[in-house]
Amino acid sequence: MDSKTAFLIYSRLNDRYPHTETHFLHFQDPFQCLVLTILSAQTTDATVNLVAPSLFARFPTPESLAAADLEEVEIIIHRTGFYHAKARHITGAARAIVERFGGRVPATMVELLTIPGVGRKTANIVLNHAFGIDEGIAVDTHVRRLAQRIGFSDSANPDKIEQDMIALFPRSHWGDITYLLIRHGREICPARKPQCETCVIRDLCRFVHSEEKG
DNA sequence: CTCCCGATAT
DNA sequence: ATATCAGGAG
Repeated sequence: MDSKTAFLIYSRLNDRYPHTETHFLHFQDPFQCLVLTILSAQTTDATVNLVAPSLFARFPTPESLAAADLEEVEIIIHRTGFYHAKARHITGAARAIVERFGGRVPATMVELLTIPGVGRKTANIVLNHAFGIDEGIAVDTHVRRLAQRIGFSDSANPDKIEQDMIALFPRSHWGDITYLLIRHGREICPARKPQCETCVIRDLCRFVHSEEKG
């Protein structure tokens, strides 16, 4: 894969999915973005958006969530799955933000990675989505699957895929390509039964070529 | 590597 | 019934 092909793929997806950023998590500040992104692990954003209003009505600030009763949090976020671990993650994250970052979500990768429940994927999402900072590329299960199918990377390792894609796209596209690939992955290119017949990057995709050849 | 874990599509 | 979903911790 060369950067010209990568740019062509970006352009096609960008034309196909306008205003993609409005299709995801509903948050009002970096704190809410961080909490909802932690909750979105292995969970659709629609489910996360469902619990967000009651969660933030009850715990509107890092201070209130840091002092929250674990069981009360578990009940509110129950539908997002992994609720026991996630309740500990978001209350722990709130505590870290209050105790170590003055009540403000930090805006650097190294600081975000010290927060409970935050890995590279979550950190990249928060940096880009809440702060508009393109420090890396968030590689979730959709991005990983599409990067391998399309041919952005030959690796199955998310960190390696991120490095390969960073080399392939200009920094100004790092945030957008993530959302475009996630939306394309959901609507056209899921793990099972990808709809290659209606895919706008069909002619540029390694996966289609290998399928056609057998 | 396993575990966490409910909701949804197939 | 089974796979998968905007992953991360132990």
